[in-house]
Amino acid sequence: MNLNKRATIKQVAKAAGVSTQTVSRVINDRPDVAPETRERIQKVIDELGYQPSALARSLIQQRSYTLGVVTAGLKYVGPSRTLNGITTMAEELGYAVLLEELPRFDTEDIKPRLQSLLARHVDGIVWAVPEVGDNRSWVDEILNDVPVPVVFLTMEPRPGISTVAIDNHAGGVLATRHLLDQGRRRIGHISGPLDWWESRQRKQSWQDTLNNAGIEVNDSHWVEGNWSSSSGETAFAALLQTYPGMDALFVANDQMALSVLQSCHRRGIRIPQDLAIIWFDNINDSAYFWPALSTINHNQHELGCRTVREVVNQIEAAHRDEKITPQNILLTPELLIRDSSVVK
Amino acid sequence: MNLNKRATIKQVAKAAGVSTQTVSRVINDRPDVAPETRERIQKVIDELGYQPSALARSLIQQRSYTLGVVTAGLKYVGPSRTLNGITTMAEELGYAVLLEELPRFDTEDIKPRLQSLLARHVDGIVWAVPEVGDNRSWVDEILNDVPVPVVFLTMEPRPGISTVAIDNHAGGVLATRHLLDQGRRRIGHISGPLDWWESRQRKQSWQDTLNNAGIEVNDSHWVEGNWSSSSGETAFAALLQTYPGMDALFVANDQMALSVLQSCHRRGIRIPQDLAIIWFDNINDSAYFWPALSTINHNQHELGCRTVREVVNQIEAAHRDEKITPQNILLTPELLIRDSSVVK
DNA sequence: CTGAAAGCGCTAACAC
DNA sequence: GTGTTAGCGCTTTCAG
Repeated sequence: MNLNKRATIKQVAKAAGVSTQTVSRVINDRPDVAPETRERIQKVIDELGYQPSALARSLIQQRSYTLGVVTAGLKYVGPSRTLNGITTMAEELGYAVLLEELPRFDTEDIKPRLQSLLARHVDGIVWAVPEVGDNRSWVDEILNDVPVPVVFLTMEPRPGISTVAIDNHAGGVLATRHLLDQGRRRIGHISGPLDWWESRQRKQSWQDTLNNAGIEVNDSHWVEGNWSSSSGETAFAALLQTYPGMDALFVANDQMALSVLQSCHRRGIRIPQDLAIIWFDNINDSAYFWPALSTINHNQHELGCRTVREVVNQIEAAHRDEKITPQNILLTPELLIRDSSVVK
Repeated sequence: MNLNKRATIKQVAKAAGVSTQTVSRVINDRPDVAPETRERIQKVIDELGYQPSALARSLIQQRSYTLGVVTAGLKYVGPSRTLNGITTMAEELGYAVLLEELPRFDTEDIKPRLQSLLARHVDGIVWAVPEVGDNRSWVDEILNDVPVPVVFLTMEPRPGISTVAIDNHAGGVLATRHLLDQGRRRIGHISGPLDWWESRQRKQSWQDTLNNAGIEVNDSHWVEGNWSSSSGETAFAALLQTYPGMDALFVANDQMALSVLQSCHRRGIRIPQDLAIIWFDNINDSAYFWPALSTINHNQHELGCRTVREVVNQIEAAHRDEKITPQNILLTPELLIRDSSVVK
């Protein structure tokens, strides 16, 4: 193989003594080529290390087999797990991935990002940025003008738009119910930042589940964190003040829970005897914390896979001139019971 | 803006009553256009929401302003941190990122990956896969045939090839010396899998530093893990058997250290009194573990940034027909002292 | 200052 | 079976 001088179809044609069209037929596995001709051309292709230009093909076929993927916060575990799923499925379905990372979750000026992807003729777009604050406000204005299918990750389901998300509410119900099942009644919550849709869902589920169990919730029972470990520490300290009899705690993510653990050890609060703890997990190593942590486990890899599948479905459908109804897909997380929530 | 029907330069030209050439001059900010003409064309461009096709440009300019990035293991924190740096710097320098994730770190059949990127006319390639086993064996065979600059991340420096890596040896020296400074003499090590270059470096530095201090090292003083938490647990248990008097431990990554912590708590081993612990950190939340953990901190974001900078340097140089000597860049990690290694 | 012609690498549509 | 023509959307070259 010689990749060095990118051979062109013309060179191959000339070397094989045929027209470019015939070469084209060979590289596209078309039937109408005489066996010997095909063989001769294939030989030249191999010798020259000829590789068709995907660019030129995209231009003429008006199809690039490339997905635009917009993400944010790759330094965090969640988004990169999802991206992992995205690349895996894209590869499987034969699509390349053009990656764009937003500088912040709540980046608002997204038009240029969209344009940059569209300028490169992506066939579809995966919007893998969680719904935060107003960062979906553009959808109504602009989405209709985007000429390719767009599927949104981690966004509140709405009709007419394809979304794929973890069912955070269901997860929170699992968590809270589990704590209730352990006989806990004074269950606190450290939420994520409430401008995140996911945070609101988790908090709401906690509240709903307690209410359904006849337990009243008020603002002294929960504190808003910002996902970070240090915010978890602060939130926990506050909660100990405002909710003294608290006997269980549902923490909205792993990083905040990490510092809660540390605080408990430092203060001599025993887990789970004094305080049962459960969290929404990103790390997947919860079993190795001390004590081993009960978690709500959500499969972010799968999330990415499903999203790509959805967008490719839509691309293929559009290509066949079919209409596909946008789907709102929800993945249910699972409850993993370990030592932090159950007194043995 | 109407992205819906992708307007072409021809349509703009027609609508403005000029030739496509003049439109081209406007969108490329060339000087030779009469102010009124420019204005008129610009107006049409805005109305039509015209966006030049990067694809067509790439084709004719033989330059795509796109970087091919090959990564692996995005579900782990390290690689995605690095990717975060890569996308940030690529964006800053005006390059798009075509992402390719290998299914495993030691994927060997990389030719198709390379071809897929080259078919899309990437201007340069960032090989962001750590050196593991034989996964660099292709370099000598194939690299010369790749028509664009390639920069390798986390690879043993070698002349003639551009590499960017963390100085794992320096990091391990920092860690081990720190433990020696604390008066520890019986310092064990849990290494990563030794087919990883990084693991070997970390282990070697531990061994070198102890030897330099006149302390002999033998095979009962260290165990090989595989980066995972569960392997850390096993390794630690083994080490307690083979190295009973061990008073300090250098763990090659965070996940393995996590389970070491758990084991210590379970066995009643006091940290740092009985065992001083330090690790190579990925998580950056080490301060919130119990106890707060001393770490060797390496900046993987910066690693990604530097790599992109290097590859873009080479692209630009090649474009000016200059030769650039491949660089071997090493980033030095830093020692962060917290509670797990120092008796107060 | 502006336009016409040629062509980047490929394929669709048609002819033979 | 195979070749010819045209053109995807743009820029380069050169003429005016």
